[in-house]
Amino acid sequence: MRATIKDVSALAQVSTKTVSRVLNKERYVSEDARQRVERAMADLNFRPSAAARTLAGKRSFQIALIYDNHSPHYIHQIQTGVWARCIEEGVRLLAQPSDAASTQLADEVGGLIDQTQVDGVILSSPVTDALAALDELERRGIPYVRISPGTEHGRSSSVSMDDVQAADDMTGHLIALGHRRIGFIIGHTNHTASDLRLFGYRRALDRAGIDFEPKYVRQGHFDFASGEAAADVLLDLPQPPTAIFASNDDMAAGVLTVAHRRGLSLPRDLSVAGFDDTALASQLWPPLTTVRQPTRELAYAAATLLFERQEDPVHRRLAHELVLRASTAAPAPE
Amino acid sequence: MRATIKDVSALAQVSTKTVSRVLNKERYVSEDARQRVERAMADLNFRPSAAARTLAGKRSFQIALIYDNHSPHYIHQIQTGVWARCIEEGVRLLAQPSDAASTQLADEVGGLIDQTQVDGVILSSPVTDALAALDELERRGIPYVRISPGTEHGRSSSVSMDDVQAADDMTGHLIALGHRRIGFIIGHTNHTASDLRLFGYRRALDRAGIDFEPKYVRQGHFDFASGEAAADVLLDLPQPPTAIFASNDDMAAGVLTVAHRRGLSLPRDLSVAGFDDTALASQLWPPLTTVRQPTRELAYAAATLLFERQEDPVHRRLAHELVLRASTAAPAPE
DNA sequence: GCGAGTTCTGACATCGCTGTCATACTAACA
DNA sequence: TGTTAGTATGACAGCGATGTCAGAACTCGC
Repeated sequence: MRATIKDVSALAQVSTKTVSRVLNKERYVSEDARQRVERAMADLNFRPSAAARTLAGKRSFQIALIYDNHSPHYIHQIQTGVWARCIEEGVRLLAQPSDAASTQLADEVGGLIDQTQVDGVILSSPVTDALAALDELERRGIPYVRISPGTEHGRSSSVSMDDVQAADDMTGHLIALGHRRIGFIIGHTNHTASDLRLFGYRRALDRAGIDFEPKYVRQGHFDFASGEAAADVLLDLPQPPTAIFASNDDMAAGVLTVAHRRGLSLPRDLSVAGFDDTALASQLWPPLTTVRQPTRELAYAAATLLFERQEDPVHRRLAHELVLRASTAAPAPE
Repeated sequence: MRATIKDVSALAQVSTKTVSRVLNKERYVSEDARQRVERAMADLNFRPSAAARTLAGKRSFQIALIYDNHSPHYIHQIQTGVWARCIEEGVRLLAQPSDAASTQLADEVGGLIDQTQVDGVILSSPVTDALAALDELERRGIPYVRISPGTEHGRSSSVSMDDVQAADDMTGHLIALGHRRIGFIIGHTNHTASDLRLFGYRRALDRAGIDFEPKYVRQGHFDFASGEAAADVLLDLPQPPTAIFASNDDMAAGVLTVAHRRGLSLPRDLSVAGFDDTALASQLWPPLTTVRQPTRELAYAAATLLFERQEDPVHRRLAHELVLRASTAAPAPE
């Protein structure tokens, strides 16, 4: 049978309460008692019951990660980052896919908390902006940290990257290569990052004195198919763009496919840039110039913030990076 | 404050035990009592404490998914499939990345179970073949189901696809197109599926009366880089293959990249086939002919088996499917 | 050598449920 | 009417930890 605190206390000749103190690294345990207890725990291969600790105490040693994102790479990196931090902290991770747009989301979150008594929650974009869910967390006084929130930034601790600057940098790179007609594919409307990236694109054009042309901008949804559709429209223009900057790698992959299908020679006939630097980016042909979003690190930092339990909201901004590969080059002379 | 069973019982004018009976859908509750209790639960927005239920009862309403796989797509599909079934069952899912080769794995699994008292465990390949971990599960009498196990098939319930037949089918397809020199890239040695796929490749060659040539077979590790490396070696042969069949899509992507880099025209100069049908396959150029592995369905079926709690091990085999895209074609005449 | 403060320890109630068991009620049959 | 089997219900203990609190055993300064 599983060993319990009682077994340990009997073996170590102390009260159960003292065992509990050792387990929780509380103060006021003599060196002697501590050693006897630790010895007994090891001998019995004692593992405390999470359920009992949760019921009796104020902690559950579990946190939840709530996400709604259809990019497996993104999710995977988020999970990996949070997970790594949880291991260090000795805390379990409950994965909670969800639908950010659902009216039941707040209720689900409430249920999750009431049932599991998680010690904290990490929200990844776009669930970060489901205000009703945030209300629910706050009503219950559950600490939470948001990854790349799009709104109400003051409301909680959060981690993020500078989407505007990143898109500005990438656009600037294309301009520096000599491009003047630069297409842009907007991301999913649910994600506030989409607006920010569009803004960065416009800011860079503006600074370079290039007119913003709405016809060069298409709406996408962060997926491959919408990238293909947008590319088809852009390349059918009488004066097609010489470069296309897609708000994420999946859509950029769609652009590459359309270009190949049309028999264009890349990057001579068309430069293509993405955003995220998912594994996909380096597996495409030609390898994709993109913005490296520090997803794993963001997730790790978010978990760190959660465990630090700051009084006031803290915001951490992590650096992005331009990853230049073979999908971008100077435009062919007209 | 959160409502407890006591609050519900007071409001419904029954004992706490009766509330518990309704909650657990036990027999022997009058229609009248049931309705009053349900009403009270709804009014109070009652959510049972998972910790208390676990401590008092024999179930924890949690299962764990243990995996060690570096393909985000694969993991994502596995998670999604298991998750979908958990939702239906009202059970929470604990995600547990791990290292299948680690000597501590069994200990970690033991700790997981002792601490969380999960009701069951789903293992995905290659953790399925960590025998020490299986021992640990059996010692504790925890039901578990394996997804695509490689060994000791009789030992537990499992779900799988027919890797041999799938690889045979794909190889057969290439032969039917007219290929005679067909390269093959083996998967990671940790995964038993790797051997099975190799065997399927050989079986198809054999049936077609084509000699098996070791020089056309290279070892890979299921990742992009190893696909590139293998392709470089194969294409440097004096008589290079006219088709390359990689044991997964990531490695096939590496082959495509090498082919592009060498200026080959695809699929005329080289046919390329993959395995898995991850999202990647359709995002590459040319779109990849591959085997659709029903990953999500396998995961869903595994969870279903787990909840069914069969007496004896049950095995379910799900069908694969050849997905023919533009990366394969008849070889150019010599 | 005494009070004050700090360190250490254990008794006991308690967290919110479920398992066990005793009991009461109902319908069906001899 | 009495017996039996099936149905319905609640009292109560207990799951395995932690929180609270009281008290004992050490320090220290004077």
